[in-house]
Amino acid sequence: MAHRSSSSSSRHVADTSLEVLAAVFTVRPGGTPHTGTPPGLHVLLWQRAQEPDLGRWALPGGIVLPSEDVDASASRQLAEKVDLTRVSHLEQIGVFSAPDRVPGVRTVATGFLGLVPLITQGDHDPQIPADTAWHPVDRLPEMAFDHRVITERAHQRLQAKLSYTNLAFALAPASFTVAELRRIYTCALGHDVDPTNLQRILTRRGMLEATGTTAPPGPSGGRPAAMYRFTLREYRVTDPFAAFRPR
Amino acid sequence: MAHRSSSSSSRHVADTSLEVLAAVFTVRPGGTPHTGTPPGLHVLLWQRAQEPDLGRWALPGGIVLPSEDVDASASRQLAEKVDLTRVSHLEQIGVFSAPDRVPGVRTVATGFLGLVPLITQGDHDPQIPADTAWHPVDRLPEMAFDHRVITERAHQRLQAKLSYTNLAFALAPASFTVAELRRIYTCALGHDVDPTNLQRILTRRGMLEATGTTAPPGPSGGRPAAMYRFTLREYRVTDPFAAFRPR
DNA sequence: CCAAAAGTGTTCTCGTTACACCCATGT
DNA sequence: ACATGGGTGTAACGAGAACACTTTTGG
Repeated sequence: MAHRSSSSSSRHVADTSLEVLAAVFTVRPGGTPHTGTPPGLHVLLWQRAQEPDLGRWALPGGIVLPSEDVDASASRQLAEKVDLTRVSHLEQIGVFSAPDRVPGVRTVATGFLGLVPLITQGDHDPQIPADTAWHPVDRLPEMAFDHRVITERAHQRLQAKLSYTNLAFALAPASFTVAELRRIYTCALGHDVDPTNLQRILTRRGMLEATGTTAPPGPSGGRPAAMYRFTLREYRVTDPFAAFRPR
Repeated sequence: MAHRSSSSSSRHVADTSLEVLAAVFTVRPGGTPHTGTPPGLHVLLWQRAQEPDLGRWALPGGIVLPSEDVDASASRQLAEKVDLTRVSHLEQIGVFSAPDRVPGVRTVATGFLGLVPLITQGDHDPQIPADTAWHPVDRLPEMAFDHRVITERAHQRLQAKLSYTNLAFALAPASFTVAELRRIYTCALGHDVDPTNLQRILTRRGMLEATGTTAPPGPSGGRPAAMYRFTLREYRVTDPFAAFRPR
């Protein structure tokens, strides 16, 4: 067994443990004044109560069990922090394996990108543990170990995939107006998006359909906005070819 | 240490080992008649000489050492199979962690996509070990464990990145004609590519520049082809926006 | 002078952007 | 009525695909 002989001495095994770490993003609605939550894209973090890196903020996750693969492990461990039915997308973003990335036993992490839909006023703000909070991605706190790098990589992946896949469904509620959808894209991408074209592009790609209902207008009047939904609520690549289409 | 307590009993540790596996691709030139090597995209595989999966073909790789991260490990282990200076690109494609993916000790693999430039008649066919061979990707042999899945994922990643990055540099020799470059794209993508537009697109993106020299024409005459090189021989995303450009 | 291969120029099409204009509702 | 926001139409632009045409070599 040539390619495995190097670790055959299973005593004094230089034990490595395998963990998963998930950067779970959501778009928070415009700042409710009293809470002071700023609008924009947020990440779920929990604050460490022990050394090392006491007080710093960490990504949710933990050790992979012998009976599960890393994807199942990420799902399971997120269930402790946030309602699993709300996690609408979860995907690997890479392995973080620098030998000294955490002190103590060598621990290799598989990073994940997770997405949770925008909370609309209809449903209740889902409960998260006391040591856990949503943080705006443009003002991340002091983070534990290499978790900041993992968070940034996940954010980059999200931005890239928003333009050529239907991944936005995972950040959007079941139904929404074009203005709400625009806010989701704007927050996640970090730059403005034209609502006119957004609707047309997504409609042409067959991603969007009208529900038939309308949302009530705001306090200052205005035409009521039509509600839309995504035709498909599972991940799909919608525009795979930047160049060199098959002929 | 809440999120790590589950593995704190470091005796009877359900030991997991971490391996790297690299799907290394190259484009082989048109079939030299006596060897019978078919043209197209090929993967480097070695044939197992022990159980389990004796006789099946496996991806090169091996166990990650405590002192190295997975990327360094993949580089190191490839050096045993193929000259490292020829491996022009190496990137993670994902974690393969099904509990039963290999018999025996639980082994989690990090899959890699590797690329080696096309062999031109100038340089000598680099030596590879006796149990190792290049296999065409469209006719893969019986493969060990889950290595076929890893190979296919790597191939998909290669195809996707060829259209919106400069990744082709890693498959191309130092200088080449547009016709040779077209063959590289055709083989890697699996569909035909118009040489006219290929040159213009890559030129407009600033990826291509003429060397000034020309290649001698073939035996049946014809205009001598100009030689080109890639302006940049390191990975870069050239066309990141499929839609929703910043304004 | 003809065949073969490489390179250039032109048109067509399609998707995205930008922006003006029309529509529906509350006050 | 009119202000306020939502939705539609249309022109401009850019990138890629398709294809005819010119250029340069060997026989």
